[in-house]
Parts: sequence; C-alpha cells; structure tokens
Amino acid sequence: MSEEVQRPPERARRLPRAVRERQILDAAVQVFSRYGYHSASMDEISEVAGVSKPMIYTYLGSKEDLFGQCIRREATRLLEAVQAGVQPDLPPDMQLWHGLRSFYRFVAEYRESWVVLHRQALTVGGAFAAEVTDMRLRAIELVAALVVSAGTRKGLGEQAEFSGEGLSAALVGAAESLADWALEHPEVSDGVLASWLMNLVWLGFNDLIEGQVWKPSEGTTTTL
Amino acid sequence: MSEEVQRPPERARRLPRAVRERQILDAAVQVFSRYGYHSASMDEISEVAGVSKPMIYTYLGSKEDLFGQCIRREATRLLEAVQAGVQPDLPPDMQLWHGLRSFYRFVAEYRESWVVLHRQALTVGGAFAAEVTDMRLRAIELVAALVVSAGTRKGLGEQAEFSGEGLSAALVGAAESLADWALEHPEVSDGVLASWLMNLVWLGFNDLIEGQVWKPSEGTTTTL
DNA sequence: AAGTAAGGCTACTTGCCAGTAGGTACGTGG
DNA sequence: CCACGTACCTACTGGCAAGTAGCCTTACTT
Repeated sequence: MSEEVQRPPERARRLPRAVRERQILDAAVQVFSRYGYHSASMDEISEVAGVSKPMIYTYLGSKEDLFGQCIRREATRLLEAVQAGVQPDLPPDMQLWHGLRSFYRFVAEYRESWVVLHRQALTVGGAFAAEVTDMRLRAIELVAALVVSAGTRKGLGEQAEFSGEGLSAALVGAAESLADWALEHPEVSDGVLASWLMNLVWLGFNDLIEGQVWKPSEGTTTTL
Repeated sequence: MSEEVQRPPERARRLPRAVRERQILDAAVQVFSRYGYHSASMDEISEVAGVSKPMIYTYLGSKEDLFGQCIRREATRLLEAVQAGVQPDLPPDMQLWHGLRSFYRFVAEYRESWVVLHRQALTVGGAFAAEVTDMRLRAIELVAALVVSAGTRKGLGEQAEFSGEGLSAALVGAAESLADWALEHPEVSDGVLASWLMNLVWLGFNDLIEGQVWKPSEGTTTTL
C-alpha cells in the first residue's frame, strides 16, 4: 500500500567488473570452504556474492574455472604472506621460525582460505589437486633446503639415518596439523604455535645433526 | 552362430549375502578412494563389485549408509592393526615406536583404506567427518597420554612452554603426512619411517623435558 | 537525443545420478 | 513337481544443479 512497493535487499548496483569479480571470488571461497567443491552450488555462491548466476559464468567461467581461480588466488596470498615474513640472510632456524609465524598468522586471519587450500582442494581430482600438492611440494623442498643448509653448516655429510625430504614432509605435515588444531584454539598466538613446533622439531633435528640418535631399546625383535 | 551365444563376463552367481556384502564394501572403498564420495557413482561401484545396483541398496542401504559402513570398517581395521602391534607394558617411547610401525605397515598394505579415511572422509560434511575427526582425536589423546606419561616420569611438572595436546596434534599430523609421503616411496620400510619420526620428534621432546628450549635468537622483534 | 556498450536479470534447458518398481532365475523342502 | 523364499536383474523415474538464451537497464559519447 505504500508508494515504494518493492525493496529487494537493496544490493549495490552497476559496479565495475573488477569489483564484481572480487566479490564473487570472496563468496566462492567462503562457500567452497564451508561445503566443499561438489556440495557447493553456484546458486548459493551467486546469492552470497549478491549477484546473479549468469554473471559468474560471464566473468569467471565454469564452476571448475571458478574453483581454480579461488585456489590460485589463495595460494598466492599464502605464499606471499610467508615470503613477506622471512629474511633470507638469517640463520636457518630463524628463517624457519619467521616462516612459521607468518604462516600461522595467515591461517588465523584467512581461515577460509586455509580450509579451501588444505581440505577441499585435494578432493577435486585432477588438475587442482596436482596444483595444490605442487605448492605443498615447493614448501617441503623449501624446508628441506633449510634443513640441509643447517646440516651441512654443522658439517653433516650424507647420513643414512634420515632423508631430508621425508623429514621435511613430516615437518610440513606437523605444521599443517597444528594449524588445524589452532583453528579451534584461537587464543594461542602465532608466536606460541611457531615456538612449539620449533621446540618439537628443531631440537630433535639438532640432536640428529650432532649424532645423537634414538634407537629401539631392549630385546624386542626389530628388523628395520 | 555358435550354440553358446551370450557369455557375459561369467560372474559368480547366487552367493550368500555375507559374501556379497564384503565384495560390495571392497568395491566401494576402492571407488571412493579413487574418486571421492561425490564423484563416485553407485553404478561404478556396482560394476566393480560385479553386482547390480539394487543389490547394494537392499544390502547396504543408501550411498551415505554405504560410505559410513566403509569408514567404520576401515577405521576399525586401522585401530585394531595399531593396537595389535603395541605392548602396554613397555616404556612410552617404545610404545610409540611400535604403534608407528604398525600404522605404517597398515598404510602400506591397505592404501585405499588409508586414502578413504584420511582424504575423503573429511570432505563429506556432517556425521562422517565428525566420526573420523573423533577417531583422530582419540589417536591424539592416546599420544598425549604417552607424552604426559614420559614427561611426569622424568619429573616434569606443568610447563608453560608447551601444550601436550598441541604437540600431540602436531605429532599425529607429522605421522599422517609422512604416511602420504610414503605412499609415493614404497621402498621405504615401516621401520625406517617410524625411526625417522622418533628421531625427529622424540629427541626434541626429550630435550624439552630436560629443560632445553629453543628460543629465537638475535635482535629480531619477537613479541610472542 | 540517439547510439552503443557494458552491467545485470529471469527463466529456461539439459544431463547426470541416486534411488525404485517390478520382474526373472534358482534352489530347497515337502 | 510344486510352492515359497531368496538371490538377482533390467529398465525406469524424479530431482537437483550446471550452464544458457534472450532481454532489460543504466551510463557514457557525440
């Protein structure tokens, strides 16, 4: 009965393409992180983005394309965040420490980005999984380089007792797992998280370098 | 033209229900592990199982039911494998070591089970994710108990420097990540994998217990 | 003021796939 | 050899969600 009958939620109208694309990507990351790739619907993404579905297709392409762009954007963000925090002229342990802090800071600030990258991306078989595992591999290699650098610095040659790559994989896994844990414990700061990991891992690694080795004790049959 | 016209792949006929259920579950684990829950189709599962689709529904229920049963069966298997390998009267480090070996042996032998549990289960929102994270939590708590036991044994009281739970989460993550790594390096034995982890983690942990702590050095601004 | 390009939408088509209806073979006990 | 139950199948339905055709609307430009 009033003169202004329709007031559909009053969403911003006629914005430039770049802005819309950002909004859509933001919405997509949010929805993907909540439901995963398959269960997320384009309709819901469009709704969250405050935009109709065809816009998504004209701007960002198919659902798969969209997901790919999400992955790439968030991966880049993460990588840049970590690189920004690390100073290459410091000793290996300090580099690792700063990298870890930046990583945990990022995860805390962009939870959804982390969830999409870590949890969802692997579940979409094919190209994306490859892309993400690739990035993960780069991280592992980076850590491996630090580890080796620390090792040779201390005069450690080839050692049959461990593989740098395997250890680094374990370390990265530990870091990721702790990140997931931290999602449910936001009161723990990034510095504390990074310290835990350093203490757990770096101390053990130092021992290794210096020739101290854990071995199964006592008379249990142990053929490695 | 021959007298025996049709020879459709000659699959076993009229088997008892229990056998069929096992076949179906085996097929389901295989297909789910390859494609993930959503992309896996009941048609393909039935094909792999050598059985028609309605059988799956009469025997195991809906797709979700089926997936649930896969998860539960494999989780039980894994848990039993680990428990079978561990002797409760050994010192904490040896318990951990044996647990790890059993774990890696299981992963090597039942790759698909591990993939379903680790990668796919989390992606199906809701009850299953909860179930799996629950199992994971139990593992973390188990490890935490070992860690605390070792700590108190050495006379370590409350320590602000670390949280047992967080550390255990990191350790479990490291173990999982190393398991994934090992999937692509089948030449590395379970004993070696377990040793790496023990060296990486337990040595570091021992240092911690004995009061040795890693701290960020040099004049970098470090407010934890 | 007319032309035009870019922003934006509603409403449809289409294909896939979970789930089912309804039936056929095979065995076993009477 | 007949009746009944259990193993098993082919062939369909129904719904959901990806992707699209076609049209309207605002804001410059000349």
